[in-house]
Amino acid sequence: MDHYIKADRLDLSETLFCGQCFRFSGENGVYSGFAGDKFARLIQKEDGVLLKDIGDNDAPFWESYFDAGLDYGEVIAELSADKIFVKAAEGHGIRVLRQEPFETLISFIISQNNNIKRITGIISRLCEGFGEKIPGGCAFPTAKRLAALSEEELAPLRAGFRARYILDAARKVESGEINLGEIALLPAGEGRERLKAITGVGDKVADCVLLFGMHKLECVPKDVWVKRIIAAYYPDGLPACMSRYGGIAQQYLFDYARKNGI
DNA sequence: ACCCAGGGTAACT
DNA sequence: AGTTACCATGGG
Repeated sequence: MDHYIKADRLDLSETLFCGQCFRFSGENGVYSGFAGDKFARLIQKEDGVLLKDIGDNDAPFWESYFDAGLDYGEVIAELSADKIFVKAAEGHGIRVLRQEPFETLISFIISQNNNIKRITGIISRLCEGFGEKIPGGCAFPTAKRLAALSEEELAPLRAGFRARYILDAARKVESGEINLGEIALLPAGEGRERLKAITGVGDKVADCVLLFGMHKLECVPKDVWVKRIIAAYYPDGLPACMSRYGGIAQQYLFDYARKNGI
């Protein structure tokens, strides 16, 4: 079936390729890709997105994925008390997606000291190798499946030193030592500390999981680009208008810094 | 050959 | 508590 999602500030190219998710491809308004165990083809429209041939019961999933219920007009208005944000956001349409926690965790473990092109490749090989076959391709692997693997079996991914981090994360999730559903309900600070019990998860990766996988919109992952932005423009810290939606602001600032080479 | 990439760990002061 | 070398791999 097809399904239309109406949402403002939703530029698919910017939203899908800004480094928050790694399983989509396409150009010129036509895209396709995966979220969790679901596949979709997406067409950019003026005030939203047209989903093509999705599962009969998957419309609510994709509505949630693009966080269609959140009015970005209000979000952008609140953040626009800051003039640097206004400059970074004008003419752009990035929405912070509601991704699955485990997929987000593994994806951002892979992201460390890595570039987006290679991250995409490693995740693609991970899904092709160990994800369940679904219409359109392969689902993201389950924790159960990954937890049973050895480092040698992950070698084809060419993930380097991150292979053992992937296994540690999958095993702690599978054993219940890390309960992502529970962590999602905690205040961000407590959730961050729990996530850091996983080898290979520090402040930045934990914040990415909290923001992109648990929708903690106040979390601001401090990657090299955001650190440069803060050093250059916010030496005294981020402004108060970013306390609620700092994570969304961060995504615009990250994109701005990256494109302008700050 | 050298440097960097949406960092983290371990081993130092 | 705050630095620093090192970690695999691939592209510039």
